[in-house]
Amino acid sequence: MKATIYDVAREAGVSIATVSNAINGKGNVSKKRRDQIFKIMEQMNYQPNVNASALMGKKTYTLGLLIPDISNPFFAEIARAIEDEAHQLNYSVIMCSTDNKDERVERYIALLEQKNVDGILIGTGLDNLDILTSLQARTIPVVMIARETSALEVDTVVADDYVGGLMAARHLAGLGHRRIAILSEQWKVSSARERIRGFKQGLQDAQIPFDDDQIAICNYLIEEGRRGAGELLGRAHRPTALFCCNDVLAIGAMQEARRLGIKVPEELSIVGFDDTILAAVVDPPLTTVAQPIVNMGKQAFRLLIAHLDEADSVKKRIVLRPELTIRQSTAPAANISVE
Amino acid sequence: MKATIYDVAREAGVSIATVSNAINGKGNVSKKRRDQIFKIMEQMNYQPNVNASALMGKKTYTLGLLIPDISNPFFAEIARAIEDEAHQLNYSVIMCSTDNKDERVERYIALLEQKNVDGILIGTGLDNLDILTSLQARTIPVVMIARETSALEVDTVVADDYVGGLMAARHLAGLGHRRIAILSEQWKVSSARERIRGFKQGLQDAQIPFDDDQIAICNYLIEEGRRGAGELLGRAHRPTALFCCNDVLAIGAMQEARRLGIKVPEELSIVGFDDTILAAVVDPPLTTVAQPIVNMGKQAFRLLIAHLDEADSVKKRIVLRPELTIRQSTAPAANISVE
DNA sequence: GTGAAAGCGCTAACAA
DNA sequence: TTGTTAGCGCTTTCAC
Repeated sequence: MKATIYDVAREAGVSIATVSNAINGKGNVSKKRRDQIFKIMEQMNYQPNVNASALMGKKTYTLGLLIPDISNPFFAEIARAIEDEAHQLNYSVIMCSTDNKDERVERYIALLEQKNVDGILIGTGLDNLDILTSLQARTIPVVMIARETSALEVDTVVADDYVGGLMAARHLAGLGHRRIAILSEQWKVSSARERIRGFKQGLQDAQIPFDDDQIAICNYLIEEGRRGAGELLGRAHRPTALFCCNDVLAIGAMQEARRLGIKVPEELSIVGFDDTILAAVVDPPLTTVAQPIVNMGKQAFRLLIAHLDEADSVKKRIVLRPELTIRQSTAPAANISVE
Repeated sequence: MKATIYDVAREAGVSIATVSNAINGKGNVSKKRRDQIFKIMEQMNYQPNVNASALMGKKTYTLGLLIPDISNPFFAEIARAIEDEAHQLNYSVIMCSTDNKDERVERYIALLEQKNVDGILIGTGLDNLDILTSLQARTIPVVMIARETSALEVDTVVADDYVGGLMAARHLAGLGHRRIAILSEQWKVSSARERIRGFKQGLQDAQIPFDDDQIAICNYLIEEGRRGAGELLGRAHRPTALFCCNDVLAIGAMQEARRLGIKVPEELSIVGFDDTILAAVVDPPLTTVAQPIVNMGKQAFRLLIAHLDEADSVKKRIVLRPELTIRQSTAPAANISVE
């Protein structure tokens, strides 16, 4: 069986209180005792039982991470960033793929509560805000990552979607495109909304006209991207450039363009958003707005930790600047046709 | 504060033992009491504290999952499969990205032990077998998934790599290829070794000669695939087909072929292994040997659970049949050149 | 500097 | 059928 604090105490000829103090650097334990105790712990291969100490109101050193789907590269990369940051401070993270279903969210949260996690990172959409309020009522720290929630006061870290959209528009405008369309995720996804708002602003800045019927709405799936792009590209005066709200949609668009015999980037420029591994792997490599994923993970974790220590600091909202990664799916507009 | 079993007991006017019995369906609690207690639990929003009950030797309902990197699509897909299976039985899974470093493996395992996980799923290479033995000494259940360990007696679930290699060879042979090369992972990766063994057998069955200098060894990285492919394709009498030990390498090979102006599949057929999302997304879509990922996750979890219940059942090794997914990166050999 | 004892939320004998 | 009680492994007063 595993050694307990009692075993160590007995072996060292001291009381468990002294062992506990030695471990936690509390009280006053003489150097001699400390060293002796540590030596014995090593010998016995003693590891304090986190759950037991959690019972006394200490931390469990366990976090929950809610995301739509760990098998989606964007979220997998987020998860890795968080995991690395957490691991440094001895935290473990429990993964919870919600499929964006509130019912799954609730189940997962209930489970996490039972396990007394120290905090929860939420990177999934939350239709039902009651979930958050009840979490806050129970004073379990929450930070949102890569997603926002309008109503509640929650710590949040996101990329600046608006600026990302702006960057994409500037890039396309700079290449001389004037007939541009957008492939968007559901309107209710706030980040998509912001990206498009920024994109439109960018177009406007460049005095490029834009009409909302140039937006196709899709779900977060490659085949949806194909469908949406098909709709847009099938029109009479088809666009020379496409802004897609994420890489997955952009890939769908690339596939559809190929199917239609439209060359990317010669006849159609495509820009994505996220800069996941997928963007680097497709052909041509995708020009895309890169979210600072690693940094987001780091900030989110830090925010959560800060919350554990200082009772309740004022809620922060950290907005990180995205960056345009120019690859080969965009090129100058062939000829600026007079409409 | 969160309600405890005492609160419920007080409210219901019974003892905590009765509440406990009601919850766990133990002892004899009258229907009336049961119902009353459950109603009160609901009212108070009571959730039993898993950690406390774990202290009494019950399960923690938490598992550890060791994989090289959650941001790698193959492992992310494995993780998702396991998570889904686990979630159904109220288990949580802690993700541990090891980067294949033994030092990280050890740290993670120590952490998992402190948290009293019920079991550990290992999908990462293990150079140091002592890790496993010490785990077994502490009687914490382990099952290997998608990786093997020679020495130890451990429950294992893997795809049949040998057969997978065989399938790839048959496919290529059937298309008339005769000059075939291999892009392999490090020799010490046992699955790679098996895949190649199967592949060679397949070639032999088809009476296609093969020499080991047609194998390039790479690490698990796209750029490594490029390098390895470059080496193979730069030779005088270059191969008309390439078998790659995994999708990532295959993608590197595709990129290198493109750089060299070699058309896939017209001038070069490529087959990968794993069938991750990447295979579906590249252009041309990759013909690849699909590992039955979802099923592997399911079996691995079941094996682990079985271990928790029956003290120590005999060690099993479950081998799942892979499947060839034919897409567009393979085509008939242009002309069977006489050498 | 060190230890005795109470208690965290729960389960499991054993009594009643 | 229900309650009393003694832990599980640990932290934390509070004496000594």
